[in-house]
Amino acid sequence: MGRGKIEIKRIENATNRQVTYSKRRSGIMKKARELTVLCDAQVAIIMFSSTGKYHEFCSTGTDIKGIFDRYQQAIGTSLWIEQYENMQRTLNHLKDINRNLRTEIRQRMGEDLDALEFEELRDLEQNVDAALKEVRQRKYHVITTQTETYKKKVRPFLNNHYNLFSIN
Amino acid sequence: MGRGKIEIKRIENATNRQVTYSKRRSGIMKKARELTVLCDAQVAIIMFSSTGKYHEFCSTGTDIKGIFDRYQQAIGTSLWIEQYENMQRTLNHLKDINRNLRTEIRQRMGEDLDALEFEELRDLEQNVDAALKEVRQRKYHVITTQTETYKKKVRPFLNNHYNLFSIN
DNA sequence: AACTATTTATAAGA
DNA sequence: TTCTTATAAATAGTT
Repeated sequence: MGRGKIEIKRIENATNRQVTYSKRRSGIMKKARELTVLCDAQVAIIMFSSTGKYHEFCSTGTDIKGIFDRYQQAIGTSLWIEQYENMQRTLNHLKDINRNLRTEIRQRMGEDLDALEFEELRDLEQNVDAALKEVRQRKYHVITTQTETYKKKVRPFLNNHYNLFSIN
Repeated sequence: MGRGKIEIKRIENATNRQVTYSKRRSGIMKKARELTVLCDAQVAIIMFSSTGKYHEFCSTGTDIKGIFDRYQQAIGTSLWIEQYENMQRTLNHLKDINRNLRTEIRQRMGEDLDALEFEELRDLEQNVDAALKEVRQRKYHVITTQTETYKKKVRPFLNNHYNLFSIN
């Protein structure tokens, strides 16, 4: 479609090749834009010229990553998506554990006991009672041997501080 | 380029839209193929029709993933790596919180008290003591009002069960 | 799917 | 490079 017909094979003249690349590239981009509008389609195009310069096209309302993610789901198997979903699962699992740990702490603080049966309350009582004895024993040990060294130790937080670590 | 000129806007007739999509899609794919041959370029195209069907084009000698990897390098920042690292950070944060929650539980059980100072032990003692009173009160309440309904309630785990939820 | 009147893209030239 | 234009190619509407 020009002054003469050309054969579809590599253009050896570098300048010519670059000019043709530029012209045809804009042609394809225009066609892609028209396709997205006319047909309500999503299109992503990435091009690298022989000189290494890159150009892209992406239909409005999404981005290259969005389309590629969708593509990965479409073809089913994908290293990236797979890895991503694996992490998502681990994340949710951790959040579950977290919730359970918080529940246990609240119960050990004497809160949220409504859901517990008698047997569980009895076990909890015994457990907390034993813990109290341990803490008292330790306290008396410390009070009789306290030194400056103890005071400088790095130590974990206590008493409700876990509320500071909430995750959205 | 047809019997009539058309406006570039969404084709409302679904059948027509699908036909135009099909025709123009093959047109773009052909152009892309010609561009890669004529100009020695690398091109990747992903399309989704409005009905969700996908089509792709990729220049020979590489694949979609290869071109997207190159694209990521070209624009400097990796779209997927970024997301991955974000998740990794969230994951590590959750693990930290988890560790702290476990520590708090162990301390409420009277374990790992070595790192605590006297003041902390005193606070812990008071807290556990208060919790014990709450649990006892609840236990006595339950023992005097226990019904079948209570027994059927779903209830959270207790007493060291958090050990089951360890994460690598 | 084919056909074809037209529009559009573009190769070569300026 | 950018513009021009003769011509090839794509495609809208039709069958």
